[in-house]
Amino acid sequence: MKTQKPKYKQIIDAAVVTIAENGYHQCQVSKIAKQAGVADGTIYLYFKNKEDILISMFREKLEQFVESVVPIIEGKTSAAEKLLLLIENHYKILASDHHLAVVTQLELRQTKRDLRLKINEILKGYLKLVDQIILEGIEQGEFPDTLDVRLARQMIFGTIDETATTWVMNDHKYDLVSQAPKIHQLLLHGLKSNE
Amino acid sequence: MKTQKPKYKQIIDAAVVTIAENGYHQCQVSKIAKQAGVADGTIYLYFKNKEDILISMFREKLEQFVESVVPIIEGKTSAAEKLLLLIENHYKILASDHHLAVVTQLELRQTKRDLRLKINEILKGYLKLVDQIILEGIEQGEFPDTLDVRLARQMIFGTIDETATTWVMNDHKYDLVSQAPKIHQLLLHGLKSNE
Amino acid sequence: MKTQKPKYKQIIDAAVVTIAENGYHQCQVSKIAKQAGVADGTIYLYFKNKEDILISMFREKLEQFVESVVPIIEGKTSAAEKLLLLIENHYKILASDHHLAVVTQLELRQTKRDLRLKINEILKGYLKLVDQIILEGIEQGEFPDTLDVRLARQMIFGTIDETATTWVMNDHKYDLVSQAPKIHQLLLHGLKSNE
Amino acid sequence: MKTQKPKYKQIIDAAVVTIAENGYHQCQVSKIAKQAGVADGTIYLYFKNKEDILISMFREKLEQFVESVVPIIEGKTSAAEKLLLLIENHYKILASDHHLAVVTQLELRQTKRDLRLKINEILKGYLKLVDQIILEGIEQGEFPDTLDVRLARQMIFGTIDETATTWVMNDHKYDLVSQAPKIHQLLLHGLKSNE
DNA sequence: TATGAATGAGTGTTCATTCAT
DNA sequence: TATGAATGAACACTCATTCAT
Repeated sequence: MKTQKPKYKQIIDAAVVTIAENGYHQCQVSKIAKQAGVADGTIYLYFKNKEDILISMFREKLEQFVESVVPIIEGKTSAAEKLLLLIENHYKILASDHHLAVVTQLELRQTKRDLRLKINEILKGYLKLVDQIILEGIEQGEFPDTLDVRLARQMIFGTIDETATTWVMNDHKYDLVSQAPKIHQLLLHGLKSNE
Repeated sequence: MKTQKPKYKQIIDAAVVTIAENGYHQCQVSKIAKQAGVADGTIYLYFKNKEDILISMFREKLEQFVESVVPIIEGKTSAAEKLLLLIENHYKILASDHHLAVVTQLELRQTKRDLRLKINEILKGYLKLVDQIILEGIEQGEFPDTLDVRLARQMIFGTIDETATTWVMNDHKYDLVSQAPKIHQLLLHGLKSNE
Repeated sequence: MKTQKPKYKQIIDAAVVTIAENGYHQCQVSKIAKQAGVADGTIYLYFKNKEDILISMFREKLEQFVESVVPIIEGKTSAAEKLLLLIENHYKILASDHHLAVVTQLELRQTKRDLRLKINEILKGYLKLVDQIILEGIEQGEFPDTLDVRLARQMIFGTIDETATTWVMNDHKYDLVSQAPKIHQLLLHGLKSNE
Repeated sequence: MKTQKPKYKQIIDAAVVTIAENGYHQCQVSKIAKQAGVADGTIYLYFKNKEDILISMFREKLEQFVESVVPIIEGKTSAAEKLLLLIENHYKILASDHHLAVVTQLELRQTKRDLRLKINEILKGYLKLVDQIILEGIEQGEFPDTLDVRLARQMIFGTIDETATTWVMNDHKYDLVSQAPKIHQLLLHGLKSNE
């Protein structure tokens, strides 16, 4: 029941739904408040301002994701396997919560430059995971030690992000998760993979 | 001289500068008009509304880019070489016009969903180029015929876009163009390229 | 004291004064707000838009008038007497509130066709009163049963309206109420009345 | 053919049509110019400003009406007969030009107070006619010499105006001209006419 | 904690009018 | 005379945030 959740979470959940359904620019604070079942003013007891709701929401969801993925990855020995699990779980989260997918892939980006910087800061928690996998791959000889870690990370994240965004733009009309192995194959072996 | 340019171009150029320097949401129509050296009302003789300036600007710049890249690519025989030239020229355009880079990588994305759809429509002109290169690569046996063209395109575009955005977010503080060969190598051979 | 009145009435009263003094087209919402002693935005907590202030004001004033006239008329037996009281009280209202007179006779008419239709709808509450008096007059044999009720109503309303408008146009510089008996006489017996 | 008319008339005719079809507030000068087949700027060679088109149009039409009615009335001996002819011809003009009817009964009134005063000034040409008829009626003993000419005129004009406006508001859906005798009867003998 | 009425800064767009040609 | 591209003033309305209760 809504009223049993702490209001902080309650408001964040309301924000995800409201932003996804209305779009960021059509999502007034009063709409979030209504959806959360609280008064407008109450929002400001838990968040500094409207942007803070967004930031907090993204932090919350991203930390949650990282925390859930780390144990899944931990036991695996190869970097390749870890990467596959990362991609798969990333896709799974989005596929399991279409509202969240719309918000992170589309609406969150419609924000001012300074907010984008804060979002990037939070995103580092995710990118560190990617970096760790890459570095492990290099250490264990799976990846060449001449690999540019930053560029590799950008290719991995850019590809995952672009595939996710395209999927959302197409109204989630195909299965995202089942594409993970093919994306994984492409990232590991490139376009010339089968030669 | 500004006053010799046709007003349409003059306003688009002013919009690029003004949006880059102020951010999309802080860029009032009157600021663009001032920068263009015309009256506010004059804007509306050439553009339907504020969004139309943005759309038109992106269309103009993208068509210009495609037109300039096509002849460069045309003569080359391998898809790999064509891809390298595409990446390099993409980076060169952004590196040669920092204002434009900021606008396309950051500010253009801060727009409502319906505007994003129009932008995507325009972007198809670019994505077709990518698809052509991929298809040629398959035909000529450079790429496996099992290659998923859509996913390959998403990896290529996602990677180029992410690297460009990161570069802009870091205030263009390193050389983007010189990274093209490494990105090209990553896309062709993947993370495991040197194994 | 202004602050004791409910804001709705407060804003309507401010609108009457502000519109009368500035004219409808020179009467910005901010002027009404200032006159009412509230913020611009507060207006929109009570009214849908600027036109809605006008509509609401007219509805409020007309209903108020009808409610005040009905008990005055009720006891009287002859339709003629009722008509006289209607005219007299109509004039009295206008004479007692010159601002209201200016607004209803002049400014209210400067509005778009669709607003005029809404105003006419409200006016029906008044015209029904007139119709009732006419019908009663016919029933009781005071007026011929061949009387065209609609035309009679139009003559009565048209005459009252024209006399009121002329009086306002002449800056209320003569006594309107004292003309009621003569107008009443004209309406009952026509131009040839004394023959 | 339009191009053979002098531009002055051409523009006035265009204004009547354009205002009637779009409403006064939706009738931009450029629309009138287009309808008249001239450039926007040309309007200002013939009229001081937009209001001047309206004023001139009303003056033109009213003078034309008065000129056409005077000879019709002239020969008649009784004031009553003259009044009937005035009403009939007034209605006929409106019935023969629905555009003009809409403009004079509805759109012309949506103007600022100062324009209304100018319109009233022009209207005096018509009201003089009414006054002459009334005075003649008094002189010839048709009407009592105690008749208040100003009030009588207001009743006559108010009634004609109200019936015309109602007819326009009802989209000219019944025959206006055929009502003239009944209105005439009402004005001469009042509500109690048949007693 | 919680409320929600009140605030007031901020801007895209229209269109009557001008004037160089 | 005639043109029509250019002008720029003017304004209703929204909504994030506050604060008295």
